[in-house]
Amino acid sequence: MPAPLILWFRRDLRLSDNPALAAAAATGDPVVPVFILDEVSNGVRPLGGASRWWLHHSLASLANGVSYLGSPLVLRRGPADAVLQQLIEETGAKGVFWNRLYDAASIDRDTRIKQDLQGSGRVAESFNGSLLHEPWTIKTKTGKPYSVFTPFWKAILALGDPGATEQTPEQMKAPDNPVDSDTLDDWSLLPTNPDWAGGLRDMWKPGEQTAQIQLRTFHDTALPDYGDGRDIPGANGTSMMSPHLHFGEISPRQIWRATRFWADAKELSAASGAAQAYLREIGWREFNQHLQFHFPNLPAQNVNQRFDAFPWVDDADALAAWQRGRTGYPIVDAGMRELWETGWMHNRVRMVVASFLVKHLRIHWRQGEDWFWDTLVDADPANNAGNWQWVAGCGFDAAPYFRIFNPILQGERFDTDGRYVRRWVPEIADLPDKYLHKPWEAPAALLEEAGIRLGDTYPSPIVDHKAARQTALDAYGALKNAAS
DNA sequence: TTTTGAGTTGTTCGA
DNA sequence: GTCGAACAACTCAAA
Repeated sequence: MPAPLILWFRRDLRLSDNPALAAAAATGDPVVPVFILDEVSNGVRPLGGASRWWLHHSLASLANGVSYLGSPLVLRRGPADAVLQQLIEETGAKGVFWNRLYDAASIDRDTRIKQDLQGSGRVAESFNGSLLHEPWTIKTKTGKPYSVFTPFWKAILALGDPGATEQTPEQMKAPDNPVDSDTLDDWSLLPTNPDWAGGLRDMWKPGEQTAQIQLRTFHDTALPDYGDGRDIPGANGTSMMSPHLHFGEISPRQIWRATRFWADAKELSAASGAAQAYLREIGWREFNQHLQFHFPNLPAQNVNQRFDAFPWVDDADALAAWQRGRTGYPIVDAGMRELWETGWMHNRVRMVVASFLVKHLRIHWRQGEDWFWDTLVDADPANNAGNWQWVAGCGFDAAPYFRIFNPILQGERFDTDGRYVRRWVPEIADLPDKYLHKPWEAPAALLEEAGIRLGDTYPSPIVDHKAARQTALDAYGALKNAAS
């Protein structure tokens, strides 16, 4: 029997359109599919709690699919290079196939692994399984990476279809001898004592099949009205693809193809517009992934280094109030509680809560990024850091410093009927719409009627919007003047 | 090289 | 209630 190949799954937990899987299966050689829980290699950031929950279920789903193809999934834990070496010794494998990652720590590690493999006469092949295009192929006319989104996206659109998706192989040969595997339970990825994952279980079903179903559901329900609907947090107007994309349960090429196909079938210009608007959001993911490749320090360092001098406020109480959804601003609190409960937050509200942290509270964006990293099921190093830097004003193509979201107006504009706030902040649900987003302005009689005692049953605002806005403008303004 | 047009998501003020 | 201007220049990307 020929020597097997190792198929190394990372953040590509799917069978369809998986280039490394397709290539490994196509060799006709036996394949050892493996997932390595690597929390110890240099620079690897430990997974957040919500991500660990998702990973457990996504791996369970992947294991089913891989077994069905014919070769069971092997689970191992430890530094990836040593684990792979060990597996090669056990199985006599002639090489390793994988799909690429683009964060600095993964690139360092994978480059070293590839060199070691090739140095010892083995095969090491990597593929693009998570981007429309490889980051090094999208360049300006002068050969530099794009740092502004719109021209970046135009350049991608000019390339047309990002390419065919891979066929799912019908089978994968197993090695002669079974390979030892950890069990998922060995890894204790799920929370116990306490089990806080009830809200996640209610909302999500990780795995490739669900990702495909969810995409179709989105096409059939929310996409036609995406232009407006995606901004209403109380409605199901967004695609909910983010965690599936992060773990590679679906590829952006599949989303591109299916969305284009959907729009063509409709033969309506409105459908085409909606499809373009949605793919543009996929474009922002692509943009952040490319930026992370070109600027490895994105997660740690201000892109605009003038911000290194910004007088961030160190306030543990304010940070905790923000984290727990007790700021006294209903739209902010609703978002933070949705995040805590479900591991996800509506995009519109992410902007509001992020702006509130870095501008109203002037707390460093990295403290917000840390919290999101731990609580989001879609936590992604590139998207998370890129978007936080964008809100803070120090990132690529960033929001101007004077753009400060008004949490009252945002609530009134995008949660007009109060459905979102009433769901997540039930203690003020009986307030009429008029005061729902600013309970402190409600007449005393109304508050009493609604069973609300501000500062007791629901917090008073921890900062005054107008004053906090002015302080932020002054601080950002000073930064500009000091540096120029 | 110089010039030119353009740039995710907002808020406030005053007419 | 609605509308336009100001916010602040600055940098990018392409011609």
